[in-house]
Amino acid sequence: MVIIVNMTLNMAAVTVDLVLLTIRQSELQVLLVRRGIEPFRGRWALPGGFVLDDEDLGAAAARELREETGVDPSTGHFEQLATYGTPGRDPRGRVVTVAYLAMLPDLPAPVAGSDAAGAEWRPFDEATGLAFDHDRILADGAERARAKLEYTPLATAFCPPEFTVADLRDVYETVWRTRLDPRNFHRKVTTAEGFIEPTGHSVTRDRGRPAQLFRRGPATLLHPPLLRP
Amino acid sequence: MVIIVNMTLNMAAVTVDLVLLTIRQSELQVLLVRRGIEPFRGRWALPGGFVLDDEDLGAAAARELREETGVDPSTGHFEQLATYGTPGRDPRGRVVTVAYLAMLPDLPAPVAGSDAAGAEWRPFDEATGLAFDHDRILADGAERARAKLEYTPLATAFCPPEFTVADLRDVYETVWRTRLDPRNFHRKVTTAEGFIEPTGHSVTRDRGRPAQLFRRGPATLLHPPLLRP
DNA sequence: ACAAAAGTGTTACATCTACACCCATGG
DNA sequence: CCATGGGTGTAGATGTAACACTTTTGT
Repeated sequence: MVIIVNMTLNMAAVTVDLVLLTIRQSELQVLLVRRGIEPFRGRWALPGGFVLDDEDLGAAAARELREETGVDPSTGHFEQLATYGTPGRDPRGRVVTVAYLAMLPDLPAPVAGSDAAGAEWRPFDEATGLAFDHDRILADGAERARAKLEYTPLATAFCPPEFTVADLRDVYETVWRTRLDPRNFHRKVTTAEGFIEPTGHSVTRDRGRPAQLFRRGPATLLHPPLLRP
Repeated sequence: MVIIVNMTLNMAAVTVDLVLLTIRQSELQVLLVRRGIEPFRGRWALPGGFVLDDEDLGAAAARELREETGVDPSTGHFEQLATYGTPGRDPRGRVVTVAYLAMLPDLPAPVAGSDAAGAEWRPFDEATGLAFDHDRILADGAERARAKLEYTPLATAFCPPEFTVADLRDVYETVWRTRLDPRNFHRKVTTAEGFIEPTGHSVTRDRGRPAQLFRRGPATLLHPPLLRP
């Protein structure tokens, strides 16, 4: 005698997937894990996992972030991206995934000691052919990041606590894949109210005149925005 | 004997909720339903329902839209808003809801003959004390709509196929709760590339010089944007 | 004729782009 | 001194805000 109580009507497994973006050596990179089990065994995928019972969605995403990178979610920026639930996106059954987007500084403490041993920062451009519908999720995350640089000060989320204007410009140039005029960029970000604040310190990197160091300002919106060329 | 009972580990009921916005008599309104059953019996709530097995999330939202309003989802504008899954948001158990936002023209064909007999267009300002976390979802939807008017041509989604510049200005003034200079507004929207196109027709409403009629243009982004004052 | 709404012109000001130019450092 | 990157000044183009003014209708 077999009794299967069908509790699954209109129900789905709920997971979170993470689009973790950072900039290393002036290159946009994304944290990927190599899948150790079927389906898509051996393929790269976005890190993620199940939402636990009695766990909030954002909390689940923050927990995964800590587990995969050792990073505290308060570092950088963290937001809900979108939700993907097309039937058949996971061959094992109905899985609805809530994707989160994080923009992180280049972390001195890397992924070592993390949950998923296969986690690695990979160049964004080479991150294709991912498991499930993760190509699409990653593309949506990158596009969200590009758009947010225009009208929010979130480019600073990619920077360490103290950074130069050139560091910040490198973020824009890398994420947008453009070159920006260093002189006009300098003026724009230093005059945009609340974007960045001078710390009083300065650094010399390689050659050239030392650059002032800045920290994030209190603004949450850029007035005026920095529009993509 | 095999009894499988607990299929619900890491699973949740998945629903869609709809934030349907329209403008009637220069007032922002939202479609609400009065709940006939517990929990929150008798309270206003956003329309919504379960995602069926083998049904895509967007398709479920589109189906609910048709059922509640008789409107084809291709009318107006339709997009995913955000997902809400805090444990306890529904006292009956774990329910994750994917909210969708629609901006619709003032519909000549109303809600009559709809699924939820209690569905009604209600003034946005009086839509408080809703069931579940729908106050929050509605607020997020309205804020998304306000932001999107700035840098996309979606204000036209609130308008019928042919509309005047004054109609369009009424959308902005209503959603943003501001007054805009009619003369500068006229110039901005008629010069913004691809925003609106003249149809060649014109109408006289009440008194005053007849106004040209326009239809939506092909642009998906506004260059330059119309920023909130 | 008058009120009301549509639409154009104008002026002052802000912002953007492009680029000349100066500043401060390492070699 | 020179190369290199940091940072300021300025002129022309474009966009905005405020408002005077003209056009076209209903009453």
